Amino acid sequence: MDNATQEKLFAAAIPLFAEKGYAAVSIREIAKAADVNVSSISYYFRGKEGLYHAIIESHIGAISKAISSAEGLPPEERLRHYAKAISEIHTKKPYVIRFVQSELVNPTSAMDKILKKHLFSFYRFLNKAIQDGIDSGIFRDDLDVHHAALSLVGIMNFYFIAKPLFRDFLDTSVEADAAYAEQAVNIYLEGIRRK
Amino acid sequence: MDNATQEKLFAAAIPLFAEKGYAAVSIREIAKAADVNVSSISYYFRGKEGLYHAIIESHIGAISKAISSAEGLPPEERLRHYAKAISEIHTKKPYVIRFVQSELVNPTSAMDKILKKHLFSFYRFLNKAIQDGIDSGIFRDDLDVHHAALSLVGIMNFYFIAKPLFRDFLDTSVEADAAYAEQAVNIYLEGIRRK
DNA sequence: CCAATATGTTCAAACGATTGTTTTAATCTA
DNA sequence: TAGATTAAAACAATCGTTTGAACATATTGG
Repeated sequence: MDNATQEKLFAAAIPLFAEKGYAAVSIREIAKAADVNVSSISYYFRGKEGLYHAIIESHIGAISKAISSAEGLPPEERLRHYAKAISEIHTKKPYVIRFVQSELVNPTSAMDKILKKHLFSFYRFLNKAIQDGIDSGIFRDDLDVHHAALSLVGIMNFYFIAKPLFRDFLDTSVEADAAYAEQAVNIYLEGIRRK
Repeated sequence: MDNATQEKLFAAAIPLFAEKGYAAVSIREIAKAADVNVSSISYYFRGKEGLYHAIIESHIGAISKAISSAEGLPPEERLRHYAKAISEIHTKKPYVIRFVQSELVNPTSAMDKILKKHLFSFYRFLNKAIQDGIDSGIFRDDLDVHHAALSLVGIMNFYFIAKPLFRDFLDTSVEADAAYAEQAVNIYLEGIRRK
């Protein structure tokens, strides 16, 4: 991104789309927040959808990068790596999980065009780690692999979605997030481990 | 609800709001799906928001009812009861979790006006069950209670959100949902149990 | 080195389409 | 006939996008 206007639009649109959803944000609202003329959105991103897609692309790409480095590790370490990556990515890109979750619940065209292939890739990563763990005898062999994968995704991600709602009861620091991630993955691993 | 037009609107709006989110659905779209005149929405529900609130109210009320009957049980049974209630409510009201999740990610006015007090009540229910379990020695005493509660909510609910995306890989029958819920709560309970 | 041209960007204004809501008249029901 | 309900039309407001002029900066030719 080599232009100031482009960057201002990109930065201003992220929290708006993340907090209100694609349809609930108008391009005039974005332009105002970015202190930029409305037409710049069409000029630089070929419209509202283009801007949204560019944001989604950059955010989901960040997750992919964070997870991909765990390929060779033993099964349990791969799952811990996933958990750590989720918690770290959330401090680096505070809105990424909101975008993903928002698309999961109320999909836009970005789901089919951008997100799906990444999400399936994460899913396969977890599936394989769990299956390898079962095969090598460290995880229970009565597990449904698909369900177990979704369990981990759920336990790792929901916290970051719900957090804003519980900010009165909860410590919301970076350290607290990391502590959550560790306790959650420990509960999960203890729960699937062969006794 | 004592009127046919009212009921048609209500029924038609549920899947639309659930799948696309509040802002992405127009009242003309709803009226068309219900085979009813647009103005009926204002006439019966005092506008789009009124219709949406009525739907949210009825759905979140159903969860509250399902969970409230577990008060006297021992801690572990309370958590199992919560898990079972979540999975059952989802087969009875297939869109309830979409509404809740949608409001969590992209809150509308319904979050403050309707959902918050119910969600906090569920949260207190889980917090207390976990704390009681720690106090009576069946759960690990190094648990962060708040985090543990959110872990359970996450592991129980995410599956039902993600399911539609994985319908090619996953058995999506009622029995499969129940099987998921049972495996998930078992993983969780095994993970927090004192050894 | 300056003037002329070309290119890239910003701006306010306007476009037609669609938004939620209201109005007014027609229709149905009791 | 009185009141409740439906229907079509119109309301102002806002939607995403496009337009064409204004502006800035860089490139070219003499």
